[in-house]
Amino acid sequence: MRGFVAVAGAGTVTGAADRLGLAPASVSEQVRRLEDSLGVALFERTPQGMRLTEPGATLLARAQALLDHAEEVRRVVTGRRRRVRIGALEMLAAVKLPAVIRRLSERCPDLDVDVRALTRQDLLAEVTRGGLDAALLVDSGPAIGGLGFVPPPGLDFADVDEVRLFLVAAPGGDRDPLLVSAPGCSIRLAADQVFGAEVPRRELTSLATAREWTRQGLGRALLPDFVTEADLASGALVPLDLDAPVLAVRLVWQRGRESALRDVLYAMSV
Amino acid sequence: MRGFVAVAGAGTVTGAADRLGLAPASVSEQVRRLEDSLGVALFERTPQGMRLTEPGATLLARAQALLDHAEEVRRVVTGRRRRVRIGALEMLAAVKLPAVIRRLSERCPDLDVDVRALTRQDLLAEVTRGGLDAALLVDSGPAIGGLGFVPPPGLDFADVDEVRLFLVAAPGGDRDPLLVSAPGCSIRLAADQVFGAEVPRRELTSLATAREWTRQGLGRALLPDFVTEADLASGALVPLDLDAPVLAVRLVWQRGRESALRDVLYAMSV
DNA sequence: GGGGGCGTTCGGGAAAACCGTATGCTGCTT
DNA sequence: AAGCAGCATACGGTTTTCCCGAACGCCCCC
Repeated sequence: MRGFVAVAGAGTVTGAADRLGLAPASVSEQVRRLEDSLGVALFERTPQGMRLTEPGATLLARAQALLDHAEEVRRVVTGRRRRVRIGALEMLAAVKLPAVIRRLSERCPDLDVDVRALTRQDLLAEVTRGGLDAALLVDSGPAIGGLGFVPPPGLDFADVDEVRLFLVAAPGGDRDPLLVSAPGCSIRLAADQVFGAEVPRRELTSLATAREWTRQGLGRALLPDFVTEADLASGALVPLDLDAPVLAVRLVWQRGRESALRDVLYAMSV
Repeated sequence: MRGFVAVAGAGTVTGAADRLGLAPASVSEQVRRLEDSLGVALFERTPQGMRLTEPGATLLARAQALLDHAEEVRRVVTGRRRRVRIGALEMLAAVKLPAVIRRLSERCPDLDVDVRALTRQDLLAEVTRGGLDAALLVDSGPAIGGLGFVPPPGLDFADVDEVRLFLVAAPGGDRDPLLVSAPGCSIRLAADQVFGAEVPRRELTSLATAREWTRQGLGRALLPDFVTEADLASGALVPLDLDAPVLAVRLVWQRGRESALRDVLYAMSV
């Protein structure tokens, strides 16, 4: 069963065997045995790897929940505490997570929450691999990856908040260049989408640096609301006219694992 | 896992081994292995058998649901139809079940329903053994077995309807003896509770016979509403004064298996 | 005090899980 | 065109699991 899930996740028997710490031959046999037991072909064998058949996809969606169910029963009987591992972008971990964690600890005192700050693509990779139960990131559009780094399928999401972007500059400061953070940063991806490649820009190491440079009048920057709020109110920064997109704060998890994340989803959506 | 459930159900390793078609040694090893794996004692070993510990009871309540979940996944992936096995007392199968079956087939066209008519004690035994998913019987009181044949614990129930009892006789016919059906019949058990052992009685083979004899003036009988309705309306039988108890039409199932019976419970409670 | 119920331990045999290797396949590279 | 890399899988071996029958210790009751 776990072998099947690993193969479906990795797309290849070899990759699944690596994750499970088994030999490829063993994993292959596990899958064959499961298919024999069910009397249904779960994968289509291609030279590039294993692709799920339609019944295979049906099983995958339910297998996650079944494994979670079994693990939950083990946990309750042994009396161990629950533990969820949440990842988030650094800036979201700092700004958005504390309220969620507080709600979770109030509602579920028996729940331990691990938080890790990772980059956008590491978050999606870890959720896919199962190293994280859920990840909080910034995205746009009707599907995961509107801002880039589209992950392999099998992930589901819910938008729990939104982030408004403001194009800002210091009053009397320079308008150019466009100050952007490092590639891979979600806000940087949004800036790339809004301005294209033709605008003069200077790449900095982080969003905090971009904000600081902007305040010192070294250019303009596209910054999220929670970073610019204070400066806009005090007049340290002024908004420039721009129809900037509204981004979503998006919680991402493996499809079918909702039951294990019920409390997290609830705490997020309040 | 199934070994554990069987032992919990049978109360003894030997009995569980019989049900599973295994040697007692094998079942004993299964339980020991599960306990090792969980790091928790699931049973208290007594000279009379195995009694669940508190974590064991916790597991049992969830194990049923987990096994049902696994079976449900198998069923969905293989595309087989759902199947529930319902047992009922003969008289209830005839009178109360048709409406339920019709509602079930309308709401769940993918559901096959098997119906078996059994005696009161066979119903409870089969549900406990797992040979039936649920049973419909007549009972009274706040727990299963108010009418007798208290089963081993682990069953849960819901009252879905009620049955009123009338003490009836033919107009101008004899009042004595009390005509009762065979021992084991639920209505007979109710009659025993109401009248005690001191009343002159004649034992007949079935409820239908008791009704017929009563109509022919050979005595009085305690009969359920759905049997006497027509005769009372037509005057073929008249009610005698008696504060007869109201019995419950009771659906009984193994505790923890509610998820597998969701649709049945719903069709019953409408 | 012995018989019958119980669960467990023991040794052995069958089955399953897993491994390392070898093989056939495809797509890409040289 | 030949070779190589990546893939899934068939094969033979070893380790672990599963199951059995028999034997043992325990308790209760006759």
